[in-house]
Amino acid sequence: MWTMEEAVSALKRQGAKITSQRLAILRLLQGRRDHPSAECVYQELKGEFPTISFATIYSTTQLLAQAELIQILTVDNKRVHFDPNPEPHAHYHCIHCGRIYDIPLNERTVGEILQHTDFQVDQIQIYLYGACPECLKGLTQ
Amino acid sequence: MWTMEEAVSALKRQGAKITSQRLAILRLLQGRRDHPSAECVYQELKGEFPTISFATIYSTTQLLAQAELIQILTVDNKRVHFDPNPEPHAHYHCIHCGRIYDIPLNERTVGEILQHTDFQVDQIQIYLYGACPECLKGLTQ
DNA sequence: GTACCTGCAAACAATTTGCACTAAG
DNA sequence: CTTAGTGCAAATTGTTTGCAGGTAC
Repeated sequence: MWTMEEAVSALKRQGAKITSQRLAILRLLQGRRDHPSAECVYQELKGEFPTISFATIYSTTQLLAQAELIQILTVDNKRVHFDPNPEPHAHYHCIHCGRIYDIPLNERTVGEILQHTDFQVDQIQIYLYGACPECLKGLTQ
Repeated sequence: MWTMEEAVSALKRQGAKITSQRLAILRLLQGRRDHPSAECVYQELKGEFPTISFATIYSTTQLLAQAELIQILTVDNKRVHFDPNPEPHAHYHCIHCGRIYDIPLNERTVGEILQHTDFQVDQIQIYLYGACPECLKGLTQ
C-alpha cells in the first residue's frame, strides 16, 4: 500500500495540484478495505469539509485512478466503489446485501487470462456474484 | 448455444408467459456475439414492434438472465450489455471506442479463481480494459 | 499572476416504477 | 376468467457538466 508521500508525488508527477480536499480523499481511502462509494466518501468528509461536492469527489477519484493509486470498481451495477488495494485480487459482490468482499488471487491466474489475448490490457477486474454466508444464514433461519 | 425451443421451455419452467415480444427478444439475442445494449435491442425491434418499450426490454432480459439464457454484462460503466454465449469467456472493453470483445478462457482458470473462496458463486465475470488494436492503429497514425 | 480546482446547480442518461390496458394460458 | 405482461409517462438516481469564484504554486 502506498504512503501519503508516495501518493502526493504520484499526483505531482501528473501535474496535479495538491489541494486540501485531495489530501483528505487520499487520507480517507488509504488502506481502506471496505470499497467505499462516492456517497460514502461524501458523508465521511462532510464533517471536515461541509461544502465538499460530488464534482470534487468524482474528479479526484478519476485522477487517483489515472495515477494508479486506486481502482474504480464497477462490480456493483448501481454505483462505483473505490479500492486503494494494489494487490491483484478478485471482488465478490453479494446480490442480497450489496457488500463487496476481497477474494485473493494468484498472480499466475492473471497471467493465464492474459495469455489468451494480445490486446493491450491496462486493467483487469474479476467479479464474483452470489449470496454471501452472512445473508445465507439469514435466509435459511 | 441454446435453441429457441430450449429457451422457451426454460422460460415456461419459470412460470413465465411466452409473449411475442419475449420471442422476438430471444430471437434477436440468440447466437449474437456483439453484446447488444438495451438501446440497440430497442432500435432493432422497433420495426417489428413499433410500440415496444424499454420497460419490456429490461424486464425480459432480467427474466432471461434468471433463466440463465443470457448474462447481463456490466463491463461498460455506462450501460448494460446482453450476452447469450454460455461458454466461459472473458470480455475486453476498449476504453476508446467502447467495443466489447470476447476473450477465450480455460475452464481451469475459473476453477483456480473459485478455489480461493468458499462463498456461494452464482456468476463470475472477467473484464479486461485497454485500447484495442483498431484504436491503437488510429492513435499512432 | 495564471492555470487549475472547487462547489453549486442544472443537465444528463440509463434504468425503474406505477398504472391502466391487453393478452396468454 | 385470471394472472401476468406491455407500454406509456413520470420518477429515480448516479454521475457529469458549465461556470463563477477561489486557491495552489
